[in-house]
Amino acid sequence: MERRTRVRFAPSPTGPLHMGGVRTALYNYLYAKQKGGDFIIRIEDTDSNRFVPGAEEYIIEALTWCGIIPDEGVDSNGKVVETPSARHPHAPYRQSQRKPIYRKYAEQLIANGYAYYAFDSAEELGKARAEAEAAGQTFIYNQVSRMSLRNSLTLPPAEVERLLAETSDWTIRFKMPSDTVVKMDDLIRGHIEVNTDTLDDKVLWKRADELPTYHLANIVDDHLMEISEVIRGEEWLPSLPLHYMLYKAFGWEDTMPRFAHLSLLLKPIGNGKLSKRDGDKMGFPVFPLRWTNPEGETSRGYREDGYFPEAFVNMLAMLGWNPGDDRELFTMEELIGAFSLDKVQKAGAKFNPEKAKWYNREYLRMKTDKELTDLLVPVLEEHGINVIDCPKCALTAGAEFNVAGGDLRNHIFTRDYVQSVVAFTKERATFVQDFWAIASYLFVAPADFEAFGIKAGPQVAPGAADARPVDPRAKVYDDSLTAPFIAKDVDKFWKPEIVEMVSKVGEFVKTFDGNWTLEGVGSAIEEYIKGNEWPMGKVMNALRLALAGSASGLGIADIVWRIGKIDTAARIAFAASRL
RNA sequence: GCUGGGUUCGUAUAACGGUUAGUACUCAAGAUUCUCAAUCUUGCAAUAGGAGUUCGAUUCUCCUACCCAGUACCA
Repeated sequence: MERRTRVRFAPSPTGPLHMGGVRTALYNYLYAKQKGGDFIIRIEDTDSNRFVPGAEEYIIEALTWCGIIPDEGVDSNGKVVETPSARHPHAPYRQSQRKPIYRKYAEQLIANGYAYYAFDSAEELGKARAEAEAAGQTFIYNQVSRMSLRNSLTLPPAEVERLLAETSDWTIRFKMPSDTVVKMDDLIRGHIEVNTDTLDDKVLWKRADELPTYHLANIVDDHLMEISEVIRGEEWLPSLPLHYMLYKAFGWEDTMPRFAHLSLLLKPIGNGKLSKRDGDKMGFPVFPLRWTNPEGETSRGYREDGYFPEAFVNMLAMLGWNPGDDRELFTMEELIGAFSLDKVQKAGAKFNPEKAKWYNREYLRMKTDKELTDLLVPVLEEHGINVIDCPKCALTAGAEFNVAGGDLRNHIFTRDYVQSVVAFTKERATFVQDFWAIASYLFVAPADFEAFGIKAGPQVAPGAADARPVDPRAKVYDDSLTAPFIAKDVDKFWKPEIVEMVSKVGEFVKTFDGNWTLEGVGSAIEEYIKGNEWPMGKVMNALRLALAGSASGLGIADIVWRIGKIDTAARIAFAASRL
């Protein structure tokens, strides 16, 4: 009589899903899939005050991006299901739409003596709290204090009847029994015991929006939806006794789900849980997707920062869980196979942004050159680079390709050219967008326009309102497409005697008539420098400076072969005349 | 304050009560190269403290310290 595994992720649509929430969803998903069970989404929107437009859609989109696809609660269009069907028998899955369901359960509790009506106003309770605090104590609505407060336990029945009939000014509270030890079991933490005397009479039904609180709605829905395990955040551990008591009060002990409380994700430095602030301060996202709140503030997301969802999920999975061995790289399928709740860490895990990047780097390297090329092309296009699939089409448009497949002047490149750049630079990249920082000079020429009083940005026709000095060379190289020269490298490597040698190398390349292959050109340049007994390091670095704008970067042969004879010579000539 | 949870290198973690306490990230050094990165090699670095149980404790028990959560008509 094994029970079908059914777990749920029950977010509250009060804002974007935090990465800790994604982890909770992920662990639920992994657990369900491993057991061949169901992963259900339920929206816990019983607090109308905190509802944030767009949050629900965000949550579903974020989970979808991560590959965490619900079996129930959300349809294939990403909408929360509102009407029951074979696949979604428990609809609606939004608690605000389940309002009629809860009321009778609350009344059942009262009828059986497990709950009572309370008529105390917010002001009265606030006053009681303030008085207790002034006396150095904490006010608790419990079995002691409830007898001196206004509720259906203390008021005459007739008065209770009258208040219920004439006003809607009441809440329902759980009648916590006195001096009872609640014995609980947590799948991660083991056995826990709590005495009910330390607990209070929690509100189960709110006057404010005439809806149940989390505690009631949660228990009722988990029961109705036949949830077998509740895997949720540690912040719920203190209310676990209440939830146990509620299952008991309803007489649902036999089908009560098993519980697992996950520790929190902590900030990288210092103490406390990970918050949006930490991300802003330390420069990493805390949300899976970019989020713009109703006030217009935008928070960065892992997706927009260039993380692969597989890397994000893998990283998250390893934060607080391990497979029991040294493996660190897992596909979703492998995670499903390896996951186990008893390997989940009890203590909170500090998030490490560096490790997150490492994961992305690993996944980037696992991508094929073709996959990365497909992802890089849009990035290049944002920088004004044209990538074409068929060289013939571009030839009719006037492109003049060099041997590698690039037309530097017209900023047109073949897909093969891009792929070859990807192939030999991928080990330097962490994100797809890094390729531009690493190899922009294989697409555009370096130039330090600022040094000549020429502002970066598109050139403007003379006479225009915001006319800037026009660099004559801009006819050849569009300055909006340039990589800058690194000033300190210029100071260090651009010495007159070396420039002379570099210029000669430029002439040598321009008139090179051997076989134009990557290896051939590379060794020819080296032989030429060696033959002249020039200092290899100094010349090569100056050469790179002229070609790439920086003394550090890709190999000379890699650059020269790709940009071709003409551009190599042109860049050297430009640097020699202007730096 | 009270209640509950937690504590192995800086971080994430491994270690049926018996290991020189392992691995990964970070960091440092070396190798390599025309530079940088990558790569390879090496290194730095931990059982919070104290009792107890035991032949033997990172592991079990208790105490202390510290950290976290909850203490709402929020979830």
